[in-house]
Formats: sequence, C-alpha cells, structure tokens
Amino acid sequence: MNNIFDVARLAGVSKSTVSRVMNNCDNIKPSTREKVESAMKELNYTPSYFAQSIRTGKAKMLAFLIPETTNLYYNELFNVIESAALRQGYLVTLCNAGQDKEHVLSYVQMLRQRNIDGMIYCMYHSSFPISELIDISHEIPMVFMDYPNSQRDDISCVSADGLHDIARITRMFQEEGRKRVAFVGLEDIVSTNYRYLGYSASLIACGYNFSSDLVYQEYLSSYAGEHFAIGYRAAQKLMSYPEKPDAIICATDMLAIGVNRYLLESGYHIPQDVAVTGYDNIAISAVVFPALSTMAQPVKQMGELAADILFKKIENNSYNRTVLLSSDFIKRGST
Amino acid sequence: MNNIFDVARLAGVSKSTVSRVMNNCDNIKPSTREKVESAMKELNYTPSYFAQSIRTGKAKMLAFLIPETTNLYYNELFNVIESAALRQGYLVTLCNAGQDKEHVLSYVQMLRQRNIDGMIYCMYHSSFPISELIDISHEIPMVFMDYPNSQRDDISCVSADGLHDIARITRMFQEEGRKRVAFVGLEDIVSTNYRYLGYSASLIACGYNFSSDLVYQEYLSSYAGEHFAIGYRAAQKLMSYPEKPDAIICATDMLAIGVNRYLLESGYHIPQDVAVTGYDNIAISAVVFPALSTMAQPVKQMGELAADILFKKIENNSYNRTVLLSSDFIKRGST
DNA sequence: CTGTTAGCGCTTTCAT
DNA sequence: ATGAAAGCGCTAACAG
Repeated sequence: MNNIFDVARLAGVSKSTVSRVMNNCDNIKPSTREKVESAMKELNYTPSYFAQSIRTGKAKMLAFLIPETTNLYYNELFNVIESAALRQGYLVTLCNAGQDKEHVLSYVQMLRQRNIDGMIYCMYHSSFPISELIDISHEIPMVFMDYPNSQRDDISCVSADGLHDIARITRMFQEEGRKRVAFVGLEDIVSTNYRYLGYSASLIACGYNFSSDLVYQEYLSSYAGEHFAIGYRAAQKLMSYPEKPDAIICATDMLAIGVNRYLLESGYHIPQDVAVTGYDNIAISAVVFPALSTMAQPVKQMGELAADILFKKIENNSYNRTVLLSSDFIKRGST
Repeated sequence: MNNIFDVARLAGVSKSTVSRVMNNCDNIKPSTREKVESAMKELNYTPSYFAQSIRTGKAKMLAFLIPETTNLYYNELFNVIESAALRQGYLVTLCNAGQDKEHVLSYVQMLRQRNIDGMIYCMYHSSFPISELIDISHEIPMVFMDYPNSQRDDISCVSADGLHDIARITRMFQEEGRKRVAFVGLEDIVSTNYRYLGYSASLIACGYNFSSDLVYQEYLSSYAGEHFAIGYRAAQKLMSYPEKPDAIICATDMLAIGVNRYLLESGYHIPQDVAVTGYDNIAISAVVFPALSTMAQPVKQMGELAADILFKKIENNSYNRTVLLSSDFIKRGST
C-alpha cells in the first residue's frame, strides 16, 4: 500500500503539499496540484483512514440506534440516513440497541470509544430513562427521533406529529357524521402515547363525549405477532359494549389489521358499520382486505432532516432544532 | 481524555508495560499488573481506537451488505451477526448496497479504504456479476450468503438449502395424494432459482409429469407490493388451464399470500381444493387466513455460522467453508 | 506557495 | 520482567 510519502516523492514535492492537495487547500500552484494528482492516480493512492482519523479526531462515521428490528419503518429511515451520510463521506452503523438501559448505555459507550462523530437515537418505550442519553448528547452530537418533545431547546428531535395527525382523522370522522369514535393503542410507547393525546384532545374539540369504553390500550410484550392479536382483542372488547363505536382509530397499522379481522369475522361491514384507520402505512396495508386507510409518516423527510441537523451539530454541538412533521393520510377502503 | 502515558506515569511504569497489560501478555509481575490496572480504573482510561488501529491495521469492524431493505429476513440476519460480532468486540455496519454493480463496488471500495476486517455479502439477483466480488474476497475476508454454490472451494457460502427444502414439500404433497403440483417463483433471484431446481427435480423423482402449465415465474421489479401481485396473477394463470393444480408451491410467503387471495376470491377451498406453501415464515404468515404453511430458514444458525466462518477467515483468509442448511417446515392451515 | 518538523496514541522490536 | 525508542501515515503549525 502506497503512503503519502510515496506520492510526494513521485510528484517531487513534500508530504505537506500532497496533504494540502487532498484537503483542497487554496494557495497551491496549479502545476504542482496537477503533478500531485497524477502521482496519486499513478500509484492508485488512497489516504489511510486511521492515520487521517488519529490526526483529525474524526471517524467520519455515524450511528443509528433502534429499539427493535421487526419494523420496516426503521429500515426506511436507515436507508435515507445512510444515503445522506454517504453523500458526505460518512459511514453509518446500524445499532440494534434494544430497550434495556444497560445495553443501550454500553452500546453508546462503545460508540464513544470509537470516536463516532454523532448518533441518531430512536425512542420507543416511554419508560426508557432517556435523561442519561440527553446528558451524553451534550458531549457528543445526537438527534432523537420518535421523541416528540418540544419542551426543551438543549436537544434536537425529529418526529412525526402524531398528535395533529390523529386530530385530523377525528375531524374527518366528525365531518362524516360518525357518532362514536374509539381509539386502540399501545401502552408505554412514546409515539403511540402522543397519538392518544391527539385522540383525546380532538374528541373533546369535536364535541364528542369521552368514555373509557371507547379506549383500548394494552402493554406490548416484545413479540411481533402480538400487535395483530392486540388489535383483535381490542375490537372484541370495544364491540362488546352496549354502545358500539362506528369508527376506530388505531395507533398502528398492525393493530388496525387485527381490528379489521375481528370485525369481518363478526359480520360487521367496513366502513359502513365501522370505519377503521391505521398509522404507518406498512406495505401489507395496501393489500389486506379491506385496504387500510392510514397515515404515512414522511419518512424520507424525517430521515433527511435528522441527518441534516446532526451534521450541523457535528460542526457545532450547541446547535439545536426540534421538528414535528405532518403525515399524509392515505385513503383506502377501510374509511 | 487520558492517554497511555498518563496511566504509565500514575502507575509508575512505562507505556510499554501498560500496553502489555492491556493486551494480556504473559510475563508481567502480578504486582505491576495490579498497579497498572488500578491506574487505568482511576483515570477511567480507555485506549484510543484510532491509535490502536493505526498500529495493528485492524478496524475491529465488519460490514453486512444487503441488496434491499424491505425484507425482515435481513433484519434478523443482521441481528444475529451483530450480536456475534459484538461478543468479539467488533462493530458491524449495515450496508444497503443495492444491486447496481457500480454502486456495490464503490461501497466495497469505501469499506476497504476504511480497513474493514471482513464482510458478509448477501446475494440476490442471479444476474449480478459476482466474479469481481469473488476476486476481492481473496484479498479481504468475505462470506457470501444466499449464494448456494458448493462448486468451488476458494470461497465461503452460507445459505438455506432451498433445493432440498422444496423437495421435501413436493414429497409431502405426493404422500398426501396430490396429483398436480405447481410452482410459483421469481425469475432472476438466486435463492428462488435454487428452489425451482428443487421443485423440478423432485417432480420427476416423485413420478409427476412436468408441464409448463404448472410453472409460473415472473421478473421482479423493485417495488415491494409487487410480490403479492405476482402471486395473485400466478394463481389466476395456473387456475385458468383446463388441468388445474391441486397444490401450489410458492418460492416466498408474499407470493403465497397473493396466491391464496386469488384462490379465496375465486371460491376455491384451501387446502381441500388446492394446498399452498410459502417459504420464509414472515411474521404476517401466521396471521393471514388461512394461516400459511411455510419453510422457516434457520436464520439464527445461518447468521452465526457466517460470522463464525468470517472470523476464521479474518485469522487466515485461505480458510474456506460452504454450508447449506435445512429449513424447518411450519405446518399451518394452508396444507 | 511550499518544505520542515513535531506530534496524534499506540504497539513492538530491541535492549537490559 | 520492564524500559527506551522507533515508527504507523497523516495533519498542522511554523518557517521561509
């Protein structure tokens, strides 16, 4: 492997000049720049990553930390962030950090030891003790996703605006003349909690009566098939009350698919008897029967924004910005 | 940040000794080892990753390259590989390399520049020119997955044994007394081609007549919803012939789900009129109606084996091993 | 505009 | 069993 000295010798200049050419400094005579460049080409030279890093202290590497891996949402997000990073010469490592505090922290610790330039952390369980991470974010650039917290200006967050997204759905149902709008959610998940807030606020705003018979939420164990089963159970419960809902807002598509299954099996007509909405627009939603109306998060925009903010923070970690983005409602057969 | 010299000074020894303690050399007086260790603890010292790497030439980092990101199979695989790597102090970066030759190669190039220790590459399109990668694998340790090639001993491959997996399904149908067994697949995908081979070979072996009216394969464009639609079209076509199949083996679960949808819509009974199998055991398969019988690849075993082989290759790249693993048949309502 | 020089923090001979 | 010293390949003052 050729090093900077070989290039310098071949070009008849000093190492520094070669270094300057690589880092496109100005103040280089065009003729020497050419000599250096052709020498680099001739020797098929690429600078040593480690040597560069040890000097600059930069790893040119980001980390994307996610809580679980059965959700293609994170895949999409990773994609977008990876592309954005690559464009700037950064590599991004996906970290399946889980939700155990010790595990997350030890993963973060390892990343810091490797001088990672910055990280994007996806929040999940609301019970996760995030304060440690917030402290760390003051030392190493971090952007939080799925953590809709606009309360503080010393951190940066990028999330979908589930609260207002759900409010728009409630309003739609009201305009359609639906009388009883129910909500099916997941306990203890930051993003779905936020959606629930949107439901309960807009219910009042639309003049509906709030009733606990209209809300079904359940804790989620880790198993993926669970989502579907929870939806199924939720519909079973909601439809067992004397006053049944005529619309069900679900916090995720998988819940909605479970809800729909119960409704169909029980002879209800969707959307005539009951309208159902999901949230996420997973691939299968377009293809189930009835096709699911749902909210599609602006994943591309979210990922790019997160990367963008992270790069700004890498330049100057005191920069902070928090953004909540509206989702797109995809109308299909279930409403 | 403290460096090795700070530790040495506090412990009253030289840098070399500290280095030796870190790398657990023998020939260290227990008392000095203790002194050094407590000094490290006191200073909360961690060695500089870059400085270590520049000396050893090792990045302690692997890459996992995948062709696309809408398949949770890769997520599972990544999980397993990541855990195995972490246990050895390696970080693994997920690379959404796509299937464009230039893009893959430039990604690989970037990884090499960063002195990645090894890579695991997931094969996909059979038209992908893999020979360049094979050449590269002679220089930098690489394990190929989903590339069931036992022909050559200068590369390492870990794959599910789709050929024999499908043969077992064919045999099951024969034992059930099914008369016409069809196959639905995807053109141009290495793993599904291999499954087709298992179908066509076992058809003969079971004494069935081979007929082109029993085979439907289609090229796959990149869009994910496509899988489902292809399955739907496939069933439409297969059931349009005068002699209809009474069993359909699908190369993937998504295809099978599409097949089932057409069959149900057309009034066929599953599995009485037509039995259907998938391959992959994706999460949704347990939950669709009828629940899908399918082959579950031993993903955990595959990932661990791939990591294992890669670590052996990192020690000595002339080591090679190719393994094909049997999947587990999950019997559900569709058979 | 370019060269000289001093490190970055560690590992690894070579001495002792 | 330990220390001294020479780099790994690069960047960044500092000179000129």
